Amino acid sequence: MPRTPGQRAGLSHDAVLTAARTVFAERGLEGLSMRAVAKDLGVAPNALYSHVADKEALVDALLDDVLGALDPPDPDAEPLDGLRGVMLATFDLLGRHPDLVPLYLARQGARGTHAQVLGAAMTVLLARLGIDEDTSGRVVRALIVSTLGFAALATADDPALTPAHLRADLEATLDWLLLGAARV
Amino acid sequence: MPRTPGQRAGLSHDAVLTAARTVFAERGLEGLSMRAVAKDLGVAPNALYSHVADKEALVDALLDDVLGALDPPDPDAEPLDGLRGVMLATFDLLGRHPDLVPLYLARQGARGTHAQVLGAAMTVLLARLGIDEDTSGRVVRALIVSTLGFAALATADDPALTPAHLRADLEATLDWLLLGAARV
DNA sequence: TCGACGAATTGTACAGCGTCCAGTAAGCTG
DNA sequence: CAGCTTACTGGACGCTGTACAATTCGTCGA
Repeated sequence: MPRTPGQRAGLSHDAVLTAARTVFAERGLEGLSMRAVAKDLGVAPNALYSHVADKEALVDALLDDVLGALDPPDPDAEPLDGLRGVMLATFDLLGRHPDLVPLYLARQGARGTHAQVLGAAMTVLLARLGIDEDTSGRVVRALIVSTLGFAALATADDPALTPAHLRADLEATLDWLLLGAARV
Repeated sequence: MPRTPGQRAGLSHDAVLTAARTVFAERGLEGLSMRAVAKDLGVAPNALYSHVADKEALVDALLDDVLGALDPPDPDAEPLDGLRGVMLATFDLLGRHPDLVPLYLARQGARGTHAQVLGAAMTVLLARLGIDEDTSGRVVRALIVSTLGFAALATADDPALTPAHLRADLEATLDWLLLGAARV
C-alpha cells in the first residue's frame, strides 16, 4: 500500500525495532537492510530515519533487545552459581542467534538498558564474592569476553568442537576466572 | 596512467596484498575497498579479481599477513613462558592494529599459513605441559579467544581500562587457563 | 472553527560498494 | 607465424546507507 507523502503509517521506534527483528529472523544479518525493514513496514526506506538515528543505532537496539530474553541473576543466589548461570544462559542464547555473535564481539557486549541491568546484577554478585568495585568492572568484561569468544567458536561448525563441549569448556573457564579474581 | 585494454600492469597476489596493506595503513579498515586498492595500484577495480577471489579472501590474506610479524615460540622454551609469550605478543600486535581486532574475532583467529605455524608451535608446548592431543586444540582456541577478547577491550578507550592493566589481566587469565587445563 | 505549526512520510537522488560481463591486447608456446 | 592463455579494460548491474526538498497529516492555540 503506497502512501502519498505526509500520510502517517504510525511508525515508532518500537515498531521499527520489531520489524528489524522480523527481517533478521527471516533473512539473517545479511538480509537486514534499511530497505528490507522499511518494506516489511510498507514504508519508504527513509521513513525509518524519523525514528532511528542510524542503521548502527538500529542494530544496537536489536542487540539489546535480544538480550532481553535473559533473566538477570537473583542477587541472593550463591554468587558463583548466579554468575555461571547468566553467562551460560548467554552462551545458549547466542547459540540461537549465531549471526549476532560477531556484532556483540565487535561491541564487546552491548550498551543498552538490558545489558546494563545484567551488568549491575553481576556486579552485586561479584561484590558478595569479595571483589572490590574497582576490579569488578573488568571481571565482568573478562567473563563476557570469554562467553562471547566461546560462543563464536561454537558458531564455527567444526565437528570436533561441539557446542556441548565448548559449553563445558566455558564453564571451566568461568570458574577459573572467578576463583582467580576472588582470591587476589 | 590509464592503460589500454590488455596491457599488463604486472600485478600479482603479493602486489595486491601489499597494496591492501598500504591502503589499510593509510585509511583504516573503513577505507579498505577494492576500488581503493585498485587505485593504489593504478589499475581498474576488477583487475584485482585476476589475483584474488574475493574481498573476503583478500582480507583473510591481510589478516594472516599481519600475523607474520609474530615469532613462533621456541619449542624448547619453558612451556608456560613460551605460551604466555606468544599470546602477550599477539595482544601487543593487535594493540597496534585495533581495526583488525573485530575481524580476527569474527573469524576466531585466522586460518592462513602464519596462523597454522603459530598453532603448531603452541601445540608442541602444550604437549610438553602434559596436555593430550585431543584437548590441546581447544586449549589453543581458549587462549586465542581470551587474547582477542582482551585486545578488543583494549581498543575501547575507557580510561579506567588501560591497555597495560588489561595486559596484566590477560596474563593472569592465561595462567589460570593453562594451569587449569594442565591439571585435568 | 479556523489557521498555523511541527512531525511524519514521500519521491528522488547521490555516492559508494562488490562484482560480473564482454572485449582487447600482450605474452608464451608450438 | 598461429593460437591459446592470461591480464587488463570500460561499462554496467544491483545493491547499500542516507541526505534533500516537497507534501500532507494530526494537533493545538486563538
